[in-house]
Amino acid sequence: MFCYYRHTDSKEVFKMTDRIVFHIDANSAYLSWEAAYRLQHGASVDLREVPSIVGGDQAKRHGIVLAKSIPAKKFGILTGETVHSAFEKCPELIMVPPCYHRYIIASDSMVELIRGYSPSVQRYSVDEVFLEYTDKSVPFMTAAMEISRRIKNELGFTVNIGISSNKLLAKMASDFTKPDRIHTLFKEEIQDKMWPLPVEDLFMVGSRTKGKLNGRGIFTIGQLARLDRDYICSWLKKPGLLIWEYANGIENSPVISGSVPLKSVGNSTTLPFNVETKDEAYKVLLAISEMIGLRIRNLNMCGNVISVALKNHLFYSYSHQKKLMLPTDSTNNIYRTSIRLFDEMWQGEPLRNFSISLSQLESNDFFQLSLVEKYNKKEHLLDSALDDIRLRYGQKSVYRSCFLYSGIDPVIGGVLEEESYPMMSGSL
DNA sequence: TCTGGGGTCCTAGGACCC
DNA sequence: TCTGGGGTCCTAGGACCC
Repeated sequence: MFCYYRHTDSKEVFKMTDRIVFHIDANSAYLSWEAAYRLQHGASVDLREVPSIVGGDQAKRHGIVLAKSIPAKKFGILTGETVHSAFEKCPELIMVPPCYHRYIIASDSMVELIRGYSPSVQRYSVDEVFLEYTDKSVPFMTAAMEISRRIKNELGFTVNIGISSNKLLAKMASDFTKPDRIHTLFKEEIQDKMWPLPVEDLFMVGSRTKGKLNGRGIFTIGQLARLDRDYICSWLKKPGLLIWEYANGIENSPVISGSVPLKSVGNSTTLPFNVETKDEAYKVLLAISEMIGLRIRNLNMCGNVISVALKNHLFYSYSHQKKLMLPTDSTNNIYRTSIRLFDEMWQGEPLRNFSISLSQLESNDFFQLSLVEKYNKKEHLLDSALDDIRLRYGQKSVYRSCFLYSGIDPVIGGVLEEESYPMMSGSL
């Protein structure tokens, strides 16, 4: 037993030989938040009670399902499938477009409430939070029930809470039956609660790894757990060792309450049509460069490596990257490098997706003082002036004339607010 | 009426240096 | 003529997560 209650006289005491970690996961977050918001603003239907999805984009029935209600799930609708296919399964489906700004607000409120229960709280993603439970005066289950109840009453949506002695097991536990449930998954429960699950339910086993494992007769987490350690290491290398340890409940990363440094900034777009000319492709790359430039300057950072990735009309993807001589935060520099990389790899086939990313980031404090002043003062002044206008009056308040009548947005991509919270990584 | 957009981390091969 | 080995950087691609 790693954790138990003992009744002595009238007092309930619990003794721990291990950590207590909570994983708190908002149930179908985007959809719940959308539903809660709409109810608070006078809507008569609760989206959670009818077949509904969050997804698509401006073009009506284009894009994918980002979140689904439980009634929608009953029609066999899956997260990530095309909106088109979802409507085939359920023609009366209600679809609402995503509103990320709203979700950040909901997410912030959830994190704020949870912070009241521990000094050590990690926002793992927009809808997931880890909490290291250290309060010896209140049993963890009492605290979990209170958090769950308060989020429901005060914020208007439900969560699943997983409880264990490490982050991995807590996360696996929160994924058991939903919604509005609290589950434990302590070490001694692994065999009963986790090992019978299909191997793809394990964190970090995606479709490719599932295929490889199934190909060798491994279908459950338990089967993976019982493999020989050296065998899985030599077969699937480091990721293999990782999932083998996860299958055995081995994981000991800390709950990180601070922010972790951003490693890269990127934007991408999938167009609803094929891009067939270099001229059009350049415009898309410029529009993306504008957004990355704006974001990186807004962060007071600059980056050393620019990479461009393309997907052709068959959705086959490939990429090229370039390490720069000097770090940059200039829109023009990002754009010029991007089109050079584009020219290197484009064979003339129709394209559907464009993505640019800036990585090997560093603070631009030193850079700004020492280099940019001499190097590209004019460009820098222009960028700053445009940033001010766009941040104040909106992204499309000012744009380059080449976009007029082009059918291409002058600035592509999102994520301007709230760059500050850490992104999750595969190793938890 | 086909396919989002934001990230992180790992690997393998080649170049280059000592 | 024989043909070392380690370390680091750069690049392309792949896998995974929400």
